[in-house]
Amino acid sequence: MSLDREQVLRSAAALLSRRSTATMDEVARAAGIGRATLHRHFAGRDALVRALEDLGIQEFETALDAAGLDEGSAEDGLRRLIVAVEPAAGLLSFLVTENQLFEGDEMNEGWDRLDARVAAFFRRGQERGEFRIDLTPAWLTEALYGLIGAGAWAVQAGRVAGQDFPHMIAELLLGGARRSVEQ
Amino acid sequence: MSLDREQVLRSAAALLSRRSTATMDEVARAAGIGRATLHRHFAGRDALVRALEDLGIQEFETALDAAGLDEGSAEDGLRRLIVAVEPAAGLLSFLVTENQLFEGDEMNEGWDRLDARVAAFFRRGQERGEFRIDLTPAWLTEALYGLIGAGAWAVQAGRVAGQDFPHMIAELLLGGARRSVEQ
DNA sequence: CCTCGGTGAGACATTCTTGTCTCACGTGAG
DNA sequence: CTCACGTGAGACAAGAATGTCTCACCGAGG
Repeated sequence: MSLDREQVLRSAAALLSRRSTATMDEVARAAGIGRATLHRHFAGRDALVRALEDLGIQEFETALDAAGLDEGSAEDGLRRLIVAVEPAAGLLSFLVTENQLFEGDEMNEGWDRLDARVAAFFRRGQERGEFRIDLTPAWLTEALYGLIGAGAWAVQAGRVAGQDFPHMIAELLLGGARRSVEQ
Repeated sequence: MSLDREQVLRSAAALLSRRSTATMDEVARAAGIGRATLHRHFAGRDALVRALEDLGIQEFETALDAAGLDEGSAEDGLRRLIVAVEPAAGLLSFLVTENQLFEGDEMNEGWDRLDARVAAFFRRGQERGEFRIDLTPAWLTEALYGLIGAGAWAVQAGRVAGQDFPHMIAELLLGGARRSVEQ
């Protein structure tokens, strides 16, 4: 019986998103396979994390494609992006914290590409007059990541309802906490 | 010569904020002391992290006190809080991710107290009509934490200038990315 | 029915980290 | 000066995780 690599990666992502220090043995059990089999398909923990990195990058890229950032207003594009990225939020926040360990040595270049796409989106929104220009695209990008991570954490901790995830993030990122005068 | 516990904790915080998996040996060397001495003062890695937790809670609490959240407008209070919490941002984001490991068992109750203070501040801001009411105080609290962590990370990664830290976070959290009509 | 490929279970060595201990050294107090 | 205390360095054992290997099993395909 051939092993379902995709399913193994998904269960590993689900486990490691919750407990980033989980053992290879725990990862294997979570996937319902033996540790030896896990090692046969992923040379080691590093290789597993790299595979998860590829998966996360791919999912984020898919979300970016699916969001159709350039259709309609930038605001609507951002809302679609947040909805599209929600399923991968846990994996992505795991990878972000894990990446700090790699400290420069052979970091996956996919992140740069994704960062560039997101930053370019914010820049276009600024050029079209939809986004304020006193916040740099780089910061808006990091803030989006931070809010996605905070949202995923808050949902998992039960502090907010899961169904509110897209609304919370989009509203805060777009409108902020201040009550507007026109409201 | 008596060991400067405070200085050891601060260098440990600086190191672990960058690399959360740093060894006890690395922590000791970063503090300029021997590993044996480190163990004499902190029974083990757990005890060290707990001590850092106490330090982080204390620093956050001090920042909350120093911010004088109830003086003047809620917006100004929030800006003062962000300025006051900036020096501890790295330590706090380390502790937040580290806390996910404790998974319920004997979590320091200090975090609940701090969360309650911050959430209460946002609630008061809502009641005074300064903050919008469609975002829950709990989410605004988590979002603040997330943005502080994202800001600390962005500054450390060199993506944004360190001096912009308070402005970036406060402006995004208060006003959001959308360009207001009156601007 | 037989064979082959992939798997699970477990043994094993290796490595890393931790925690403890000992011992020599240096400094400051008496 | 002398002594006691705290420290640094290093040795050491214990534990955990990793990576490799062997072996029995099972199911599919010939």
